[in-house]
Amino acid sequence: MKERNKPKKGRTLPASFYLESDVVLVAKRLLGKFLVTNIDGIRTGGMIVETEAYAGVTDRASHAFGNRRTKRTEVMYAKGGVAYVYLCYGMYALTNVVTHSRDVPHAVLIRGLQPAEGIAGMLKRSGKSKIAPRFTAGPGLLSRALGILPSHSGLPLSGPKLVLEDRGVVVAEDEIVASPRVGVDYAGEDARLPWRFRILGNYWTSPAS
DNA sequence: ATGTCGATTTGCT
DNA sequence: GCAAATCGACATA
Repeated sequence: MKERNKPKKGRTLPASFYLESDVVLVAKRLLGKFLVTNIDGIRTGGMIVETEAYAGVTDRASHAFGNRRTKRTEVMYAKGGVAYVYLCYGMYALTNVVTHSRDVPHAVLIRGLQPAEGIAGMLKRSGKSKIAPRFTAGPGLLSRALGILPSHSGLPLSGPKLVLEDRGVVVAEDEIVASPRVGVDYAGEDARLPWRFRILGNYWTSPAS
C-alpha cells in the first residue's frame, strides 16, 4: 500500500472528527488536512498548514466569550462540522471550523494554506496573474483565494461547496510549532495562550509571528 | 440613532 | 514601521 504513489484521493472527514471536546487538539489535527471549495463552478483547494484554536465561552479572544450569542456568532453554537465565516476589517472573510457538540461555541481559525489544486481559479479570484510570495498565507488571503464569503457561514464541511478531507498526510507532533495567537491583544491574559499551530518550516504560514 | 472597533492586508514613508 | 482601507456587528442611549 504505497499510498503516496497513488493519485491523491481525499476522504471527507467524518462527523466524529469535529465532535472532539478539546478544540486545541482539533486545531493540531487540522494541520495536513485539505480544505477544498467548489464555489461558482470553480474547484480550488489546499493543505492546511496553520490554525488557531478559539475556546468559546471561556476564551476572551473568542467572539463567543461570555456566551455571547448573536446573529453573527450563532453558527458557532451549531454542532461541529460547519464553517463559521465572518467579515473582518470590512474587507476580509475569515474562515473557521466549528467544533464540539451543539451549544458549545468552539472554533478553529484557518490561517495558512498550501495551494494544491485549482491554482488558476485561486489566482483569478485574487486578481493575480502568478503565484506571489505568501499567496495564501494568511486567513484573509486564503479565504479570498478559495472564494469563501461571509454568506457561506453555516455551510457544512462535508460538501457540496466546502469539503475538508484527509489525504493521508501525517503531521507528527514534533513538526508542530505552537505559539501565541495573532492579533488578539485585546484578550488580556488569554492573548498569551500558545494556541496558534504551524507546520514546522512550512512556507505557506501567515506573515505575523 | 450613533460611535467604536476589529481573529487583516497593503502600500507608502 | 505605520496608517489607511472599509463595513457590519455590537454597545450604548
